[in-house]
Amino acid sequence: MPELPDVEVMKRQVDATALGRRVARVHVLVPTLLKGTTAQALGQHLKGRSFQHTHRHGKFLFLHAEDDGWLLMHFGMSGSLAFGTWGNEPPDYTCLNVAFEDDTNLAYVAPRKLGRLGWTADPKQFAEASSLGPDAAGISLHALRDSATGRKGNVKSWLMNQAALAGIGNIYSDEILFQAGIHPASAMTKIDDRALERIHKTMQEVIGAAIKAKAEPAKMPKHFLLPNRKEHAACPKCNGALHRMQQSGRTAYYCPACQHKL
DNA sequence: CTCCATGTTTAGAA
DNA sequence: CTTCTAAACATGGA
Repeated sequence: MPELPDVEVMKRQVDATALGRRVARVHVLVPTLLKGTTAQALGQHLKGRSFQHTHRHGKFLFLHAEDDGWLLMHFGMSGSLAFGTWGNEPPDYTCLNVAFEDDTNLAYVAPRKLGRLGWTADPKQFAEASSLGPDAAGISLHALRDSATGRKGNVKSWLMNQAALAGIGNIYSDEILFQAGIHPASAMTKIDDRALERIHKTMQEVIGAAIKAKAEPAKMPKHFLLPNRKEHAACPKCNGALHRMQQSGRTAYYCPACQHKL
């Protein structure tokens, strides 16, 4: 789930639910997810404060505690957020539960505990220290060109490299390249300006449509690869057979008829 | 039981 | 220094 569109949907979920409520208790159920902080420190920062606003950079979500710093979350492979009223029984696989004074809760849920929770004084500073590239949503063509310049290797690994471009992972790099008609194994040295413009345009379209669909595959546009991303499925554009290949340690899906190697 | 999975980090090789 | 690969991390689901 959690690539840029998924995290953006969760950000909006937080904006619509958890903001402005005073924190009563903080319960860390899986301390191994804490990086650079402790359950005690987190509790001290949050208790008695409320979240004022949120910020997203790539796959990271930041929640600003009033007159203090930011709670940061990374969702790994399986993380998500839940908001609700559940007393002392948070949802299954809850790793962090923030209970508000009005008995509502915000829970960070992750069945496969590969995510990360932390604290930072400033998201910008954190992004820099973590070598995060520019956020993929709304990036200018100029900035995207800067990101691509001098890159070696194939186009898919460039898109997934968080230091080059923050927010795109395996699923959405496949989707962007599918919509752009570019084969995932194309060498970066072959990506000319026309191809880059096409990637830029489709990247914004894909991100926008995915967010609009609440990042739910079933609600994605008909011509999206994402819901058909499995072996022996038919290409949603030409109805031919989709192929899969191992690339950069991940499984890439693509249509050999619609996507051309540059 | 085996294999696979949306992510990142790390070690070692090229 | 850059890039690539495999493995590790944790654990559910097919």
